[in-house]
Amino acid sequence: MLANLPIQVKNDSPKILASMATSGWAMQTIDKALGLLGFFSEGRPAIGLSEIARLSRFNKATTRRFLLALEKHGFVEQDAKTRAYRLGPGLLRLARVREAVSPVQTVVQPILEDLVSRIGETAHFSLYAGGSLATIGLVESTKSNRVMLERGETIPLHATASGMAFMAFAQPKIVDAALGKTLTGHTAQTTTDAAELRKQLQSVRKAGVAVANGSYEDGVCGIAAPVLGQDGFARGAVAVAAPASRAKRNVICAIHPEVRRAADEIASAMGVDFTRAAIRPQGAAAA
Amino acid sequence: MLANLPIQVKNDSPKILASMATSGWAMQTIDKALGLLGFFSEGRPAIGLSEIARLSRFNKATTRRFLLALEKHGFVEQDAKTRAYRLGPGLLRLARVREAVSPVQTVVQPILEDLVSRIGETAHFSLYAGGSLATIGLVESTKSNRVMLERGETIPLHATASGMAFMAFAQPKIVDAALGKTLTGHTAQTTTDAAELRKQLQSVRKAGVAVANGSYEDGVCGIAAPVLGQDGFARGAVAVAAPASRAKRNVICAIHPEVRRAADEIASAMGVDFTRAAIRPQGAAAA
DNA sequence: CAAGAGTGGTTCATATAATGAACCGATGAG
DNA sequence: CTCATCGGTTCATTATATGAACCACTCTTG
Repeated sequence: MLANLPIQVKNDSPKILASMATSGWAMQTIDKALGLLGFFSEGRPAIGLSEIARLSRFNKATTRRFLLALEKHGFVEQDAKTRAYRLGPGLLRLARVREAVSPVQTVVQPILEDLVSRIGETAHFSLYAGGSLATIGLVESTKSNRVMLERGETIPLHATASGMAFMAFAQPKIVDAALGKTLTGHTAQTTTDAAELRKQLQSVRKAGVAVANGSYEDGVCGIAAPVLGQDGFARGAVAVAAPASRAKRNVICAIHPEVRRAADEIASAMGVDFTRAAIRPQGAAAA
Repeated sequence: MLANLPIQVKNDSPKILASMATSGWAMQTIDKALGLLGFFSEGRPAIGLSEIARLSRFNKATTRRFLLALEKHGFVEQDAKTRAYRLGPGLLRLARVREAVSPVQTVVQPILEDLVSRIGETAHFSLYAGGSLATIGLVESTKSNRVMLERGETIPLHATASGMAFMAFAQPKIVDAALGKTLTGHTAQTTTDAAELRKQLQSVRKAGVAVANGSYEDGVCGIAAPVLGQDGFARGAVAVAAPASRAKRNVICAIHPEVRRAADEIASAMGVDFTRAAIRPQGAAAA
C-alpha cells in the first residue's frame, strides 16, 4: 500500500501523506461520498446541502453530486418539503441481509439485557467499521441516574473504554491507523499522546478489560472488554457506562468479570460463521 | 448515460437534461461502487473478487478498488480465511440511525403480523430504494403450504403485485425510469411491454390494489396495496403472497380490504416525520 | 509429478472522470 | 427595499479512475 510511490518523490506533497494515513488507498471519490454518511446521527438526522458541504469541506456542487449518487441507491433521501437529506431506506435492506447472514443484533441484545440486569448500569456493544466503533446494541439501565447514549453513534477509539479494549486486541494496522491521525481531546482527561496510549494498551492487554474515567464525557466511567473474532483479533467491544459517582473501585472490580463474560458470550455467538461462499448459480429470489 | 455526448453541444436546450433527471446522472464511480452491494443477498451472502468482477462486468482491478473503498467504511468486509467479501457491520449502524429517526421496521412488523393472522398468508412490506423495491418487513404464514420469501430481497417493479401497486401511485419520473429500461420476463406470465403495463397501472389506480398471478414466480399470487407518503406519492407497498391454488377469486376479494387497511396503517405510522432539520450545533454524542 | 485453470492481488501508461468558482432564482429577516 | 441565506447548475480545468498484462498461489487432473 505504501510501497508504490515514485520513490519518495522529490516534492514533499503534504496531501499524499494525509490521505494514505489510514493505510488503504482505495478510490478517493467513493471514499469521500461514503464519508458523508458519517455526518448523520440520531442527533442530526437531516442535513441541508449547504451544511453537509460545510461539514465535509467539499464544494457544494461536488457534495450535491455525491448526494445524488447516494440517493440513487437509497442510501440517502431528500425531504420533499425541507429539501434536507437524511439516511435512506436502502440501508435497511442491506442491514437485513447482513443480519440474516450473520445475526449480530439479534444475538447481542439479550446478552446486553442480561448484563444490565446484573449490574444495573447502561451497557452497549459496538463493532469496528470504517475507522471507528459503531454502536450496534444498546440497553439502558433502569436507574434514574444513568448514562444515556445515542443509538447508532460512532465512538472514537482513543478516548473510550470500548476503543481501548478494542485496540488492545485489534490488528496492528488498525491501531496504527487510529493512532496515526491527530487525536482530538474530548475532555480534560483525554489522553491524546499516541505513545502514552500505546503504553496504556499494554495494561489493557494484561487486564483483559479497559477502564476509562471521564476521557470521553465528564462524569462517565466506562468499563469495556474486547469481543474477539476467530482469528484472535478484536471485532468490537462490550462496555458498561456508569456515572462516575457510582464507579467506586470495588464496583469497577465487580463489573470486570461480568463484562468479560458478556464479551465472550457475544464472541462465541458471533463465531458461527455463515460464510458458505458463493453458492447459488444465479440470481436467486422469491416473489 | 446516452445523453451527454459531445455532439449536440453548442447552445441548444440545456433542458434535454430533464431526461437525465429520470435516470439520474450523478457520479458514475460512486454509482458503480454502490451497485456492487446489490449483488449480495441472503442467497449469496459472500462473493469472491473474481465473481463480483464477473457479475458486475468490471475489471478485476477496478472491482477490488471499489471493494477496498467500501471496506474502509465498513460496508463490506473480507473473510480472513476464504478471502470472500460480505456485507459489513457499518451498515448496521447506519440502519440503526435511520431506524431511530424514522422507525419503520419497528412499526411495520406488528401490522404485518396482524395481517398474517387475519388472512393466513405470507405478507411483506417493501420500500422503494435505488430503483427497485427493497423488502423491509416480512412475516410468513404458518400454513404448511405457504409462500417463502427471502429476507432483504429486492424485487422488480414491473413483475410483482408490490411493484405495480407502488408504480400506480409513484412519482411519474420513477415510473418512467422503471419502464424505460429493458423489462425482463421472469415467468411466461410476465408482462414486459411498457405500454401494456401502463394500461394495467390505470386499473390498479382505480382498484387501489394490484393483483399479480405468477408474473414473478409461477404458482404464486400476489395482492398488494401502495403505502403513500404525505405528498400522496407511493413510498412502498404491502403485499400478501399466496399459493395460486388457494387464490380463488373470492379469496382475493376478501384479501383486498385487509391489505389496503394494513397499507394505510403503515402509512399513517410512518407519517410521523421526524425531520427536525439540522439542529444540534456541533458534534453530539455520548460515551 | 507437471500442466492447466482457477483463485486473489498488483502495476503503470492511458484515457476518462471529478472538480469548483461563479452563477441563478427563491426565500426569509431586518 | 437590501442583504444573506438557501438549493441547485454550469463549463473550463484538473486530477482521477481504468484495464491488459502481470505475479504468486492453490487446487484439480491426467
